[in-house]
Amino acid sequence: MSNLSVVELPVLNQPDEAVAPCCPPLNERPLSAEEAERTAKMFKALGDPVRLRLFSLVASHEGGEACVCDISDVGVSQPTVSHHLKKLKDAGLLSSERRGTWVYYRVEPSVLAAMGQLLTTAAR
Amino acid sequence: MSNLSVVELPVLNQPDEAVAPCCPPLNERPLSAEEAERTAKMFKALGDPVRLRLFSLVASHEGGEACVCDISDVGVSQPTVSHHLKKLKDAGLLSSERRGTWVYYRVEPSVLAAMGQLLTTAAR
DNA sequence: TGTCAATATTGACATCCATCGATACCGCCT
DNA sequence: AGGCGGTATCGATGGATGTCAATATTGACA
Repeated sequence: MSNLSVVELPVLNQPDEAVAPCCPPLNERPLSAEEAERTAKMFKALGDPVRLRLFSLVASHEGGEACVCDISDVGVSQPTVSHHLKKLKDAGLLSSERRGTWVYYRVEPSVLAAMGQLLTTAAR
Repeated sequence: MSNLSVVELPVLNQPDEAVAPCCPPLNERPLSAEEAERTAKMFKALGDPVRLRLFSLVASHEGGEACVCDISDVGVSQPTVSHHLKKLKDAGLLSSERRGTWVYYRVEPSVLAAMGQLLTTAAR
């Protein structure tokens, strides 16, 4: 075990079935059923207009972070906003943190980058 | 009706509100409701495991093109495969062409690239 | 401790959607 | 023309999902 710098684990640290190397580029080889299952979840999370707007609101907020109160004006009720934020979180695209009365959501850059590469690499 | 090659339309060329610049990067500014509506359709198209596999099968096939007969083995019935391919086509991610008995689907690289940039830019 | 504001959860409901079998359409071949 | 293989469409069905009102939870503050 020489100098394998054990590495600072990159932000997301679920032990197994984690997020970072979610899959090869879409044109490298056919996705297996399991890979497709995992990856489709992320795309599906962005596949709803309200969720996409919420995500964009968080991502475009300063510091890639926003309080729920800052982004709740998307034309649906408060429970619905909460429900969608939960789904984005479950998909691994957002993380949340409570600070006093407010809850802040922030984007998970590594996951996003992985999804992006899935597509841009496939686009050549 | 001579051989008036009426011009090879460059695949994506709609003057405005077309496909290519479907939206700003997700972190540049909040998406409008209409932008979100349009963009979510594409993500939703990739948000199903079977469709994602079909897409990957086409994308990873030589020339980014495949006959339906080449990619029909994803564990669902033939009508279901056809249905999913239609959805991918409607979302602008695939195009199709009949050649004799067979129908060939191919990836639409520009749309894919646009989606990729939506994400990779947002990931910084 | 009690109240209030912010967020999450629950339960109900309507709509959407993935799936299938049956069938129609389309080209090729004899 | 008729048959046949490949693909698309139709209609039905069960399950997933977006939405809301009502309610619970959480933390701040008087």
